[in-house]
Amino acid sequence: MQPVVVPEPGGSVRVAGRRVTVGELASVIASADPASRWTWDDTNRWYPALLAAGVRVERAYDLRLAHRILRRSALATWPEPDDAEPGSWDTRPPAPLTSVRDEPAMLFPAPGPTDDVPEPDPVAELALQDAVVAGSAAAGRLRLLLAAESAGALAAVEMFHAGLPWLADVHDAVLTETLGPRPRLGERPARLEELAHHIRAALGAPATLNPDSPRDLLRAIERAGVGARSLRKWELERLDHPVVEPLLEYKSLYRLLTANGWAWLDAWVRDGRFRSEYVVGGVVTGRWASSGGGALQLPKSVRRAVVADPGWTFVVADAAQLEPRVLAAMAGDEVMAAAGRGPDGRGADMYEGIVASGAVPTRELAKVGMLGAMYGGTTGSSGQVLPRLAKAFPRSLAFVDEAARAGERGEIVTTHLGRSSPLPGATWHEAQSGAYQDDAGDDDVAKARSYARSWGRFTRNFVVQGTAAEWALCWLASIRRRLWALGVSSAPEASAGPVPVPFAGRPHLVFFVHDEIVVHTPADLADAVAAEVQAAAAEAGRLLFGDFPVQFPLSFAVAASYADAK
DNA sequence: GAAGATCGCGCG
DNA sequence: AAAGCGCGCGATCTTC
Repeated sequence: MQPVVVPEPGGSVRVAGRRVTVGELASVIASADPASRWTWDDTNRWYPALLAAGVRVERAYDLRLAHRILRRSALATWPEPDDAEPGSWDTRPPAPLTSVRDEPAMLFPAPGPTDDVPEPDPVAELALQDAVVAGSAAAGRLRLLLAAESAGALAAVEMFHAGLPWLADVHDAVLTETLGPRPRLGERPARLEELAHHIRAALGAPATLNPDSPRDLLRAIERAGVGARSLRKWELERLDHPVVEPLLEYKSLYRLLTANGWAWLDAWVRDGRFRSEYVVGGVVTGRWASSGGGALQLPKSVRRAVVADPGWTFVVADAAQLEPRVLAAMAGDEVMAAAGRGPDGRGADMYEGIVASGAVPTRELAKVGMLGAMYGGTTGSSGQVLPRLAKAFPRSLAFVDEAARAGERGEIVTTHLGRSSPLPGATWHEAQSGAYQDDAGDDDVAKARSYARSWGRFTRNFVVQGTAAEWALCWLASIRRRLWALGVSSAPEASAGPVPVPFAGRPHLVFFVHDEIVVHTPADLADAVAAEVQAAAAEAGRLLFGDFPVQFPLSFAVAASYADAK
């Protein structure tokens, strides 16, 4: 059953043959067949209110997200030409989730469209999308991708709803230990003030030198003859000058203060939870982005503050060497896949496996070599081992090279399940045609070449990063379903804590970063959770690559604090 | 003074 | 302009 949620003027909703208020939608869904696939324009628009009412949706179909994929996929033919005027399915952004900065979440926000934009018809859009998918030679892959993307949208809203458990006092202790006590507004923390003195002394600079001003600092560094012409860490590190050590420490602490200091804590943590909005498909490759609080860049130093509720714990899992494994599978490279299985066939460290195959002498070289192959590296040790990798694993290396050449020609590339890359923009094409003008000089040719290579590195990486994101989506979707099936913990304290319905007493996802997940679970269910997460990885591998003998081993940790997970 | 560009660094 | 991908964010600096 695939009911469509159709918004109507005046704020009511037509769904499953009934006309109801938005407030009644939760009870309609709660009493419907749990296998229903609820189809709507935007998961962010409808799902928060359902969760607030305690109603979880098992399956959904997000027309906006699906549209964005289908419209560009090389595996599908969209009826309108590529250069047709973008409609509201292309341009309307997802509804913002209520952030902690804003007013408290309303139980049933009126999810009306902006007044001047007409409401697009979800029934017609669904029919169109179904026809486009059915007409594709790769309909199965596309259906999987659209289902996974939609399941991801559900998981993203659920993670926002549950929040990441966060102890503000632990965070504050971390800050106080490294920076000194919280200073008054506009003042520098004690430790930074101390380092600022050292920096000025080492440069022979006056007390007016402000190390927070890159321009002034660079000028002072030039005057002191340090020998750096930028303030980048990698450049400072190689210099021998007394300013280097205090400056590097200053920059590191300053970063902690500005990115994840007390102001961050005030803005983003409320009632023991960090809530960040995930932006599903927010990255061109299909990876998720985030908005608010920098959730995908949580520095290791503050992860101590991520602490499970009493009686609960975290199961943390990440996919080991996900991208090279995905590459091996997409390329049909049995030799590289075997390197990832190890001698006992049970998921070795893939880089060790590459060493064992005799291709390169050390794990470090295997790693930088594979990264170079997937990113388009040409220099240094990465560039040096590439020929040996190409000889040992010709299929995988040829696969990424072909993706790079397509990009250099200005063509589209496509992931395993059918997400296609964008075309290069006007500047790129101008640079290319510039090289063929009659008056083109060496620099025009060099510029065109440089642009072409750069786009080639993008498309080379796109196929790998994008397919890895598809594996991760399938993994996440499977975990989400399996966790729900585990049911409610019988431990009394599990249901008493701050975890909101519908997840009270139940293991649930609280964090996701590209190839890593964190499940917050009643402690008695941790082993069962780990087993399901493991099974989900195997399921994701089968969904994408069928019987191809590639393995996706996970590294696991069960810990009450995220900081103890690695 | 708002808006946009640039730098630099955190994460994968 | 760090060899080599993808992001978000804050601070400073620049422009209108």
